[in-house]
Amino acid sequence: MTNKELAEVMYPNVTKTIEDYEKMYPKRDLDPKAVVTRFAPSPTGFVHMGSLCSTFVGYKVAKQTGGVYYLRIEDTDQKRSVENGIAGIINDLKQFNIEFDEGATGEDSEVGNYGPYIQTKRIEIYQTFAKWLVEHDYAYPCFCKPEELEAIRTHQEHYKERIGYYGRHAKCRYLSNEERIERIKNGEPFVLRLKSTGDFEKKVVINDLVRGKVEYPENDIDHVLIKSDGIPVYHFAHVVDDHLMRTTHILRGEEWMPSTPLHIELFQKFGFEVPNYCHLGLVMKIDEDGSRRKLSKRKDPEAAVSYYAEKGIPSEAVKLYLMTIANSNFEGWMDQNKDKTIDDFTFDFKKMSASGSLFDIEKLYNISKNYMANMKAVDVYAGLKNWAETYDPEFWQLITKYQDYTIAILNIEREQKKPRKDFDCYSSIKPTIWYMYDELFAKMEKNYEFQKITDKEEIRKIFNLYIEKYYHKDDDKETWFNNLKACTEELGYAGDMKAYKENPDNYKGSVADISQVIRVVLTTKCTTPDLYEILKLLSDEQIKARIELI
RNA sequence: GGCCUAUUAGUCAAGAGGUUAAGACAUCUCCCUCUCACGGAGAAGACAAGGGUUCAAUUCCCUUAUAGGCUACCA
Repeated sequence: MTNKELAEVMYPNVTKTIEDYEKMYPKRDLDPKAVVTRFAPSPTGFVHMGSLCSTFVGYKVAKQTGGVYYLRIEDTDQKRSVENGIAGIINDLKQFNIEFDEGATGEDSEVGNYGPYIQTKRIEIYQTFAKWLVEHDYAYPCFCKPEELEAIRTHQEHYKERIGYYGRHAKCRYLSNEERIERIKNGEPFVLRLKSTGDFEKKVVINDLVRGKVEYPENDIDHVLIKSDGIPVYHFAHVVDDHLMRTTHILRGEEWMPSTPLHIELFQKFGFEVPNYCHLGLVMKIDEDGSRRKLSKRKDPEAAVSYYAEKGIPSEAVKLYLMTIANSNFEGWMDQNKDKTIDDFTFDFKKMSASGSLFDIEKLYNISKNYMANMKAVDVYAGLKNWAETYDPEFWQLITKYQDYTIAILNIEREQKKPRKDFDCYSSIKPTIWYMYDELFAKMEKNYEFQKITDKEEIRKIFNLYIEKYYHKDDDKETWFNNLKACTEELGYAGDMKAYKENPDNYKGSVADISQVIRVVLTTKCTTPDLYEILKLLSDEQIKARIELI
């Protein structure tokens, strides 16, 4: 019996040929330098930080070269798929302004001429390619049961042989077509396996875009290509899809490096051009026990990009951080080009690090802090409001009610050459400015952080004298401070810091202590932004009410 | 076990056969100063180890070590 007959029995419903698909999905009419690449997640509903990083890089490169960036859903593992997983992914990415030229746009919708972009909708295509392989004696059905595979493995481990279904271990490789057809007709389940012609003793060389030349042994494993449920595994889908979708660059994590020889063998069997590979270092984290490991979706909340939305880190700041990880010269470039944005930066594969980097959340916060410090108060307000609407509705109501007042608070020491850097994310705003709102001041538990002067009578005396005699709302800053000093002197403290520092024993205290008292009465905290600005924003009634609480 | 990748300070990293081995975050000190922050000036801190090749190696080669990944009808 011929392979053709076998192929017919295995895939009787296939009506098209590879050539048909080649015509349906012609080469893209693009500049030779244009990069076509994609984001190809499993629909687990959320995007991993590592994926976001490679997505961002791919998106950037595609845009930069006038290429195409598309979204393909790899849902070949039914166990991992999650309800509304696609929507979750698209939603996560939208926050980062990553939009696709083509691909899935929802659970059941898509745009573009190279679809379907959801793998489970491409079964017929895979079968066509599978059938071709069988016809050409490049693949065969395998009937081995899990127990048999386990036995092979145990045997190999015992004799210290290389693990895998290959060579003489690949039992089903040696079945006759008669037997194969008979077993299939009897309804026996089977998988499709590659009939590898590789030689483990020989080398394949790949020019990886980040790592340069990498040498692997040729693949000689008869990998499963199509599972018994008729759905392909990643390796097969990758080769078929990326060829048909005319992908030029494969950006993926380095965990894929060892299977690259298999992918190359498949491309070559089909006679397809091998795409450019770019294997990115993994994003790691330090485990509790001090060892490094891959940032994990299951164990680490910060692995999900939604974590940062929840914290209220501006998505732009996350992008800045990812770019500093992705391209080592980015940080320096940004320093030199403070007026430019990340879109003006030219990404370069050569500036990518091959080693996996530790995910440094401190650095992320630092970048975010600097980014937020340079935003306009109204933009911070808009971002804050947007964040609070979802994550702190009560605060959202408050800042909506007091819009101008809130913007004024956010503007304290902001729009100047060297702005304050108080906030590293939106969720850190409320804990630092709550005392500016009477509603919050009334209900928060107050822990007055008085320092040197703690006597209640003295505090009242200082505060009342200052407010009644020395505080005038319309004073400019210099007058204001002079008045504060005058008040200090009247109370018998040192108005002049220099004099005080020279002879601290000559005084009860200094203007620093006096201003501290006023600060703590008003805010309960001993560290706040400029006291002058705070006084200016609070009304006389608010100011007077707060001393009553002492 | 086999295969692959990586290894410059606490972290991220630049770098070239000959350098005082950049820079950033974090840490510390001092200055500025009404507190904090900002800003400024400093400090401390690194080429995993051993063999080669070479006049010279942290840089090239080999070995070892360590870390990570893969070795599934997961991706």
